[in-house]
Amino acid sequence: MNNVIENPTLMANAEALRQNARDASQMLKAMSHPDRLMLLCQLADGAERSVSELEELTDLHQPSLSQQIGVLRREGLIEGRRDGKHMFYRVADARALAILQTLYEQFCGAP
Amino acid sequence: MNNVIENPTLMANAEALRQNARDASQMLKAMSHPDRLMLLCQLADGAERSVSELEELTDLHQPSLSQQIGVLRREGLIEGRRDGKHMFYRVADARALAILQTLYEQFCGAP
DNA sequence: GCGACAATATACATTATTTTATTATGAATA
DNA sequence: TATTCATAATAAAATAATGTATATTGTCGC
Repeated sequence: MNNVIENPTLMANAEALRQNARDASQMLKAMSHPDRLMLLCQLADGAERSVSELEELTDLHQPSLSQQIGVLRREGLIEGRRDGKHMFYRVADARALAILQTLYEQFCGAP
Repeated sequence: MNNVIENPTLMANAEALRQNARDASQMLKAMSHPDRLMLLCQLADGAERSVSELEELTDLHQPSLSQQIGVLRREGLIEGRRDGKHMFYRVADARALAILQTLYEQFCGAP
């Protein structure tokens, strides 16, 4: 009788956990691309960067870069602001920022 | 002259950053799958779980479950130990554990 | 040790879906 | 008109989902 399947409370929790896992995995998926992660890293300090600045890091064609930026934007990870001819982007999701910080500690931390 | 492209130190840092981003994105990719993330969540406390236990959470066919476990194993995120007929898995990468903890805080934390 | 069963892993094939690169074009602003 | 950025369209490539079959390893009863 102590079975997860037969316990409605645990069932609900399991379902909530599953939903959280779906949300989280969707965000991770958006981040789990080398170029997109590089872009996010440039924004990980919370500051804004223009597309031109971001372009310097990746060696992507301009449309590809714009496309990757579009993915991050549609997933709500970043938001843009226009200033004259330039677009400035920043990380717009606190959860993403927290993950980026952990990634920095774990992958770029001191040896 | 204050150009990133022409500064060898920054160049080296950029290349190191790129490599870190590649490493990190590879790990994120392994985690960015709802079923695999659910599996990892079950192991996020550092404890071991048998495949049978893990199976209760996902509604995957056995071969599919085994395949996802295989992905995590090949990426080095988990390691297994055999005990009789059962295999017990645990998270085998401290970086993954740190990320999982952050995910828990951000996606399962109190409102 | 042998046969039967249980738990897990692997192999493979198939189909569907995603991702990526490329080229071209469009819109906003200076 | 030149810059900066975004979008569209599309073809190629990679990845994922699913199902079936089979292999491996171990247990237990004999």
